Formats: sequence, C-alpha cells, structure tokens
Amino acid sequence: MHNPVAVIKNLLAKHKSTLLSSASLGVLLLLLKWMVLRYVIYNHSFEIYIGFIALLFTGLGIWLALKLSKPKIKTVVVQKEVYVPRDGSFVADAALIAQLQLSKRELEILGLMALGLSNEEIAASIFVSLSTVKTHNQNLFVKLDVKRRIQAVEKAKRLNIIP
Amino acid sequence: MHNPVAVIKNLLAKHKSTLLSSASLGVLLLLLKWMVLRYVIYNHSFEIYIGFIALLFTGLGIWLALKLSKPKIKTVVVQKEVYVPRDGSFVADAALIAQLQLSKRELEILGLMALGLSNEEIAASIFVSLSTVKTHNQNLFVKLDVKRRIQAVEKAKRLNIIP
DNA sequence: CTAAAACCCATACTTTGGTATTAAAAAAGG
DNA sequence: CCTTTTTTAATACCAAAGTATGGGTTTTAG
Repeated sequence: MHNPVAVIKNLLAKHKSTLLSSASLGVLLLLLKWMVLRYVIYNHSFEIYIGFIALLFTGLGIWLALKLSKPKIKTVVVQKEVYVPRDGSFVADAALIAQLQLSKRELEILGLMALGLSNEEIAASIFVSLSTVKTHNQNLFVKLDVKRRIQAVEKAKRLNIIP
Repeated sequence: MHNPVAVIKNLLAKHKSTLLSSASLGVLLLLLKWMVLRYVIYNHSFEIYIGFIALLFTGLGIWLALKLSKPKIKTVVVQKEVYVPRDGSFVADAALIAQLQLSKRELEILGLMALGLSNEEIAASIFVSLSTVKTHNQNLFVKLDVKRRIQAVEKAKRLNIIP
C-alpha cells in the first residue's frame, strides 16, 4: 500500500485529535495577527497611504515608460556575401566611375572596345568620326592610366567598370 | 528689409512706452499670483505633498523601466553584396585547347597579350624576335577565328582558355 | 550670363598591329 | 629515320592604333 494519498489519509485518521487542537490554535493566532495588523493600519494609515500612492505611481511610471518609450533598437548589420557569377547581372561601380571622371561617351566607347571593335567600327556604331573616337580614347587612356586599349579594357573589367 | 530680427527691433523701438507700462502691469500680476499660490499651498499642503510623491514615484517608475527594461532588439539584416572577383583557382579548359590545337608558345603569348603587353614587349619577355611574335599571333588569330588581339583575349577568357 | 565640362572634328605624324609569304632550325611522335 | 608540328625568323606592305595640337559646338552648373 504505497499510494501517497492513502498514506496521508491514514496519518490523518491516526492523529485526529492532535490535528484538531493544532488547527484551532492556528486560527487563534491568525486572529491575533489580524487585530495587530488592524492596529498598525489604524496608527500608520498615513504612511501606508503614501506607500500605496508611491507604489501606484511607480507602476504608472513603469507603464508609461514602457508604453511611450521608443523601443531601443539595436541594429545588427549582417554582411551577407553574395557571390556574383561572371555571366550574371552586372552593376557598374558608379562611385569609381565618378571618381575617375569618366564621361558617358567614354564609358560607351570603353564598352565597345571591350567587344573587340576597331576604332572605325566604334565610330560607325555611334555615328561619330574616327577622329572623335581617337580623342575619346586618348582621354580614356589618361584617366585609366594605361597605354593601350587592351590594357584599358582589362583594367576596366578588373575595376568593375564594364562587365 | 525682410530680416525678422530687424522687424522685431523696429516694433520695439516704436512702442517703447506702451511696452514698459505693460511690463510693469505684468510684474504686478505675477506678484498677485504668487501670493495666491502661497495661500493655496498653505491650505492644500497635503494634496500637494501627495502630488509630489506621485510625481516622484512616477519618475522613479519611468527611470526603473528605462533602466531595467531589456532593449527590444530589432535585428536589421543588411545584405551587403560582396562581389567576388571570381575563383582564385583557374583551370584552363585543356580539352578545348587541344581541340583548337593551340601550342604552348601560342598560349603563352596569348597570356601576355591579355596582360596588355605590346608585341615588342612580348618578344622581349620571351626572348624571341618581333617577327616571331607576329607569326604566332597570326596563327593564334586563325585558330581562335578572330581579327584582332583584343578579340582573341576576350574570346580566350570567355572560353576559359586563360584566366 | 558665364565658365567649365563634355563632346565633336581635323590634320599630321609616329608607332604598333596585322597580313602574306617564305624558310629554316628544333622538337615530337610514329 | 622520316614526317609532322612547333618554333623561330625575315621582308615588305598595309591597316589600325595612338599622340599632339588646335579649334569648334553643345550642355551643364553656379
């Protein structure tokens, strides 16, 4: 017979009288405490009132703060590396292009160069004279700090200026 | 004269006397108010005390809340694209090179071309004559089916023949 | 408006690149 | 050994690329 409930029932039955007297004693003690408390309340009602007010308004303050305060935002910047395949989408490094002061036309010609077009073919494709293309080339080479068109193309590719 | 400060200065100068009398009247009124306030404080010191306590503990609550509240962490994930310039390891397409019948020397010259060297520079770097480089170039262009060195380089890169 | 860019074009000249052809060593492979 | 491929090389000529300079027209920004 190891059922705990049964064990307790057994104990209660055994010590019925002892328990009864203890219980009545306990009740008496509680009554006494209650009277003392009333006395205390009566004599210190002001302090208790103040304490209650304090507690209440502390709560109000907490509630207010929590309700109205902007949530502290902790911004965690996660750098996620995105591997961009060579063939995929290409985004030119606009900042670098601006820094090198490459003009729209120069960039256009650079791109056509990279396609393997000759100066004459470039001239034809953008409807300007060969001379103009050559002038653009000169400026381009100076800005990119290279000597030959092939170097310009390779450097531009390396710097993400052209695909 | 649209400067607001100047406009105000002008008005002050115009109505100096009026302003002075108004000011003194204002001061008198303030004094009266102050006396009334003292009376109120005398008669309602309890309520004021309570109010003060309330205010104080509201402040305490706010302070507590702000101090102890865990910051709401808002994680903002910023994807920063890092463009990886391509694998460090390059493996040439041996099969294609064999198929195109590109010789060792031709490949070497192709690589130097891609670096932006002139024919003369290539000749110097591999200790052969300019003529030799040109002959290699011719064969190279035929094998790669291109017309210009720049096209050769671009095509070779595209076909994974050179890095 | 005006100054600074960006753009366009030309001429003259030099250098580099590419084509064609020929040819001879050297290496590779059967 | 002999054949094929590779590598080297030369000459001559033409085409393309690049340099230097100067002068125009648009656009653009203060």
